[in-house]
Amino acid sequence: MTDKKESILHAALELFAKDGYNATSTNRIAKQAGVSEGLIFRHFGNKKGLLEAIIKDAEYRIGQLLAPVVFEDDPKKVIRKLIELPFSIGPSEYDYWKLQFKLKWEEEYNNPDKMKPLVDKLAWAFAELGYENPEKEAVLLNQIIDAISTEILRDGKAAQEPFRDFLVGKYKV
Amino acid sequence: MTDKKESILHAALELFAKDGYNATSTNRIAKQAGVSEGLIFRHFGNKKGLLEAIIKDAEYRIGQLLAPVVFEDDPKKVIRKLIELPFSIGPSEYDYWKLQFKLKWEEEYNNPDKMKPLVDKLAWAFAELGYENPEKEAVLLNQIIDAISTEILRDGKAAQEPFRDFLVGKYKV
Amino acid sequence: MTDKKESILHAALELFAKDGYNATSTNRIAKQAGVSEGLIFRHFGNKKGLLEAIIKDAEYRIGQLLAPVVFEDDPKKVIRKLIELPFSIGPSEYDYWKLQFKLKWEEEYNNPDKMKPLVDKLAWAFAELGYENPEKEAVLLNQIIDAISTEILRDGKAAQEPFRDFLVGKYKV
Amino acid sequence: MTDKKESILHAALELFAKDGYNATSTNRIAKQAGVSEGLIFRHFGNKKGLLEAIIKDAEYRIGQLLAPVVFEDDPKKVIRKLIELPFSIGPSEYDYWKLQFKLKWEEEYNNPDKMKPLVDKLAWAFAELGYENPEKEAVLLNQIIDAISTEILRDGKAAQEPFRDFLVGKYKV
DNA sequence: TATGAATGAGTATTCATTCAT
DNA sequence: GATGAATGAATACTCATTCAT
Repeated sequence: MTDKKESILHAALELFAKDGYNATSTNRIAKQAGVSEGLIFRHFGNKKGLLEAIIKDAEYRIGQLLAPVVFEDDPKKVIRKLIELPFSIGPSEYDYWKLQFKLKWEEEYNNPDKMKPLVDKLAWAFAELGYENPEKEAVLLNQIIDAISTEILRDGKAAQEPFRDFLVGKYKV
Repeated sequence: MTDKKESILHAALELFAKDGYNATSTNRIAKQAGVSEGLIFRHFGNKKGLLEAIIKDAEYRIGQLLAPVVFEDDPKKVIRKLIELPFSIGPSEYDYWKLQFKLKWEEEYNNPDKMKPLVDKLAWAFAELGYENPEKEAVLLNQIIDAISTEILRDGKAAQEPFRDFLVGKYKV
Repeated sequence: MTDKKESILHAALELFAKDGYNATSTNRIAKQAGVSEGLIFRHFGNKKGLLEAIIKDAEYRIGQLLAPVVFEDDPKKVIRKLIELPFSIGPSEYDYWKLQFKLKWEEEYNNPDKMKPLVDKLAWAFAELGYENPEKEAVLLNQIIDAISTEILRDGKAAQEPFRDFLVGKYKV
Repeated sequence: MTDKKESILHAALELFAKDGYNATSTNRIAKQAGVSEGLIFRHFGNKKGLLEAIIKDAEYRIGQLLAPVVFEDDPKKVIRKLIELPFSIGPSEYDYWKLQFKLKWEEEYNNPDKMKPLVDKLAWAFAELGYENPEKEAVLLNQIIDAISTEILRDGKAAQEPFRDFLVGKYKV
């Protein structure tokens, strides 16, 4: 991947995450990337193509992030690692996640199955630990983590720190 | 309020909720409302003014919806009523809520204090019931309800029904 | 003439003089006059009609202003009175004159014959005083007065005062 | 400068001069220039930017025109050349001058210092020739030339021709 | 690969004007 | 006489996209 292609991706990610896909013009992307507007279309065909390239990229990164949880064999550690996950995201990854959350509300890009492997693993962990409704517990915890991540992306980690220990305690992991 | 003014509000709510603020043109709003485009600007000054009118409207409705929870005196019932809340939203209200959730990600319109009275009430209820960390429990439950509401707005109530009883059981309310 | 009709005329004169005819919307005129926009059209038919009403008004006032010069019988006094004319305009009349000068450049409203009687009188005065080319002298002085008026309207009388005496001396009147 | 950019400038100059800035729509400019409307904004940012580009152009041309007067060393010739100036403007320059005169009445674009070097030179010439009030004579002659130019732009040179000789005689140059 | 000129459809907004009340 | 709701055409300007170089 050329330098210029990468700066387009980078600029677009930042702007899409901050202002949303529709509110970001290809003109602004080109300017921020220090590139001619035409080049965007040479590399990605059209604006949607650019978004999709970013999404693919994001999915890969999210997969990387989830791997340590999904491939963990100790049920308690599965839960604990998930709880700690949102606190381990580096600021350089924030934009990926922000965009991810914004796109949840664009029907076309909402992909609810993306989290399936994680929820399955969680359900397995809860089952191992003897919970009565492992599937529901899994969905619930996943949602909680989702909400905490949302808050972190909006206001930073500090305000959410207490919840880490609280959850660790609650689930005794 | 004149008929036409109301049909503008109605059409805009529907389109903003479905496609987002930026992706909805005043032209489409006018067409859907059966009204000249100019009238939108006579009544609301500009597109943002229209959005703000809708938001004000939505805030009032949300207040109405939360009232029965906030003014409940029995702690168990506070929790139970909140859990049942997302299932009691009529489809006619869906658009208000969808818009609400979409706007959460627009810095300008995100108002985190809107839910404060509810979370306070919840904290009070958990305290009354002898929970160890009532404030955190309150935030947590609020987030869970938020997440369930999100799912309902996206895929309908059916898929979420089981969680109602699950939560009622979990919190023993 | 009703109060409201007059406040429309007054507001329109002020705005036309300041910003020009095209750059002044009927909306702004109505607001400044404290009147509904519709009333402008009831009274004057359309925007042009309003302008024409003002022009008629202005022509009458200009006639009034020129009368003492045109009906003066002493040739020296004719010239002297004309030289002093631009300095005798009250600030309340400025807008009429500003508009007048702006309209000079709108083909439709440029009426070169408006000044004919004055120039004729001047020519007569110069002839009486034995000038060689009375008609040309008349046109010239008229142009000079025009230019001085222009400056006064733009920057006030003070800067032009010296020219009064200079001209009085030059023409020995 | 590309061809299309130049045809925009040319069309805009013509229309601004004829109908005024406000009364000329970008749509009409584009049509007259045989160019898409968007191109105007690509090249000049906005309508005002287009006007300013034209003004800059005009200022340069006016400077060129005045140079022979300002750099003349014989005082009589300075005056004579100025008197002859308005008659030497080619019709291809008319639009620049018309626009110039129209803009005098737009506060934002009125630049009274533009003529300062010329008036200074004139004052010098009158001083050399022993006039009593050289500065005032300079301003006066400048205003007369201004007025004659105005007439020429409105009705053509023919009607003003006699004034050339009249002035040459009057000033004995 | 990369640019930058160019476009045509679309955008929010303004405008003069009409009309029922 | 006076209002204010309503309109449709026009306005300045933006957008994603194309294309010759």
